[in-house]
Formats: sequence, structure tokens, C-alpha cells
Amino acid sequence: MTHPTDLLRQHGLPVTAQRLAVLRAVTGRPHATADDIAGQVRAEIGTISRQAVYNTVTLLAEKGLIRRIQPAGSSARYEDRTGDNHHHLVCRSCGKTVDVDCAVGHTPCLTASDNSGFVVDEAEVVYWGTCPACLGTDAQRKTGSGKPHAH
Amino acid sequence: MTHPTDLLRQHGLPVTAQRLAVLRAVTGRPHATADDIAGQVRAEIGTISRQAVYNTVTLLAEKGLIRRIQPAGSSARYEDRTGDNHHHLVCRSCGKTVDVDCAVGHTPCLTASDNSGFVVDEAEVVYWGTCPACLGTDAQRKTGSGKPHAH
DNA sequence: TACAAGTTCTTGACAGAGTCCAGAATAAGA
DNA sequence: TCTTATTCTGGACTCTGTCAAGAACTTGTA
Repeated sequence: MTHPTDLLRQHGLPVTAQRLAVLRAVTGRPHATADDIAGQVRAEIGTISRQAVYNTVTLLAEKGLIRRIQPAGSSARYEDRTGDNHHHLVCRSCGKTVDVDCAVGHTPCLTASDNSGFVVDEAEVVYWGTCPACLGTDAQRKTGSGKPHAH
Repeated sequence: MTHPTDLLRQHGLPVTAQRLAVLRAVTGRPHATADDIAGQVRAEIGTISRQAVYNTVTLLAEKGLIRRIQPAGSSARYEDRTGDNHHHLVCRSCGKTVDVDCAVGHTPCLTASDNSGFVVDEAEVVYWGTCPACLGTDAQRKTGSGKPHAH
């Protein structure tokens, strides 16, 4: 594992306390929102502006050091697991996000049948559902409001 | 094709000018945002409040008359194509969204390998890329900032 | 056709996420 | 140490969406 400082230098980025702290925050707590990260960083180095958080996560995401995921209805989340095959499972009720590996090893249905001239660089899969915690709380869920409509 | 009025009645919904107009707007221009819909409706019946648009699309989505899609980083969009197997191709640059059918007929990788106790009711696939129009405009795109990381 | 009851729409305030901008602080190279 | 370019801060602002209360409307009934 490369030291964070070197990691930044390798990508030609000036090393700042904020960047190191953001990187550590994302690594330490995957799926954190910008706000979570800001909180984490403040606990570590005292203070950081919202703008600096956004600048940094955007920059790190561009460089491929972290990955931005943006579940519908939730704010953007960041994680350091990049470049591998994994998707996300999101709770409709509380927004909790967990990683899931693809059931098949390759990407059969992730090649669109007709790209309409688009140049596709990423395919994103999000599984929507209800997490165990919310299933417990949520006793009024009868037949399931959203009829299973996978795919 | 059922008449919109009957469609609403069939679902036990009182028929209002706003609902009919929203339904027509979504049908006439798939992938419209709430704001697009409001504009469309205003052109048709003069005026509608933002709240009425949200009420209506939420209601229609619950009833399954329309489907809400929420591409990361974009506001929610609505379409009238429901219940079939299709995904979306979204342009990172301009937000343009088009339908794509799944390359395979079934849903191989849409069953997560490990649900972590979640009850999944929907799997959503979004292909990210650049649309033909933006590819033309976007001459400064060299090696592609986002390395193809499908799946 | 008129009426009552419940629903829906309008209006205005509000909240959260993210962006824009100008000036102060900082990192990196000479 | 100094210079220069980059980054960070702080504040204002936009955009999407929600909440709440009262006015307007739809529907079913007489």
C-alpha cells in the first residue's frame, strides 16, 4: 500500500493537509458523503471548508484515486475501492449503501445492445431495496409498494 | 392505447387538468425532469405549481403509470415506458438520456451475489458516456479522462 | 342542478447539496 | 528565502425537493 503522500505526488498533485485528510477519511469510511468527509476531516485536522472537500473529492475522483457514486435520492458518496467489479445495494429507506460483487464474473448485460452513437465509459448497477435494520423498523410494509421490477 | 382520462380513473384517481397535462408531458417527452414537465404543462394549460408537479409525478409513479429514474448527478427524470426491460444511456456532458434494451434477454448479473440481508425490489442499470452531439463539440477530449471501467 | 365532503392545487417558506467567486494562505521550485 | 502558481476559505447563490395551510376543485349524492 502506497503512502498517501506518495500517492498524491505520483499523480502530480501538490500535497496538502486537507487532501491527505480527505483521502484518509474516504479510505477509513467507505461510502461517506461530502458532509461525512468534512466531519471526519475536521475531527482530524481541525477545520476544512466545504469547497475544499468538493474540490478534493472531485480531483481525486478524476485521478482515479477514489470513486464517486451517486445513488438516486441521496447525496454523492465516495469510496476508495476503484477499478474492480462491484455494484451497490442501497436502502430506499435509510440510504445505507453496501458493496456487492457481481453474481457473474464478467459483464454480459453491461454492453448495451444499441449505443445510439454514445461512447460508453462506465456501466453502473444499483440494487434498490430495504436493509435489514429498516425491514425490522418498517412493520407497515405489506405487499411491498414497489413491485419487483428488476432489470 | 387507453385515453389518459380513463387511465387515471382506472387507478381510482380523480381527474384534474394538471394530471392530464403532466401525463401528456411525460408521454410526449420521455426523460423529462420535473422542471421540464412544469414548463411543458404551463405551455399547455397556462400554469401549474411546482408542488403539483411533484405530487403528480410521485403519485403516477406509485401507481405505475410512469417510472422515475434518477441518474447520478442529475435531477429525477420521468418516462412512460414501464414494466419492460430497458436501461438508460446518459451523457455525462449534457445529461441527455436515451433508452437501451438489455443486450441479453434475461437478468444474469442483476441478482446480487450477496444481498447482505437486503430485500431487493429493483435493479437499475445506467450506462455513462458521451452522446454524439457532445462528442462533436467536445474536441478537447484526448485519451478519455475516465478510464473504461465497465461493470 | 345543487350540495357536501374529501381531495388536490397554490403559495410561500424552508432545507440540503452543490457551485461560483474573490481574496488569503500555502506548496513547490529556483 | 523568494516567487509564482495553486489551493483553501468564507460567503452568497442556485437548484431540487419538501412541508404546511388555506383556497379551489372533483366526485358522488340528493
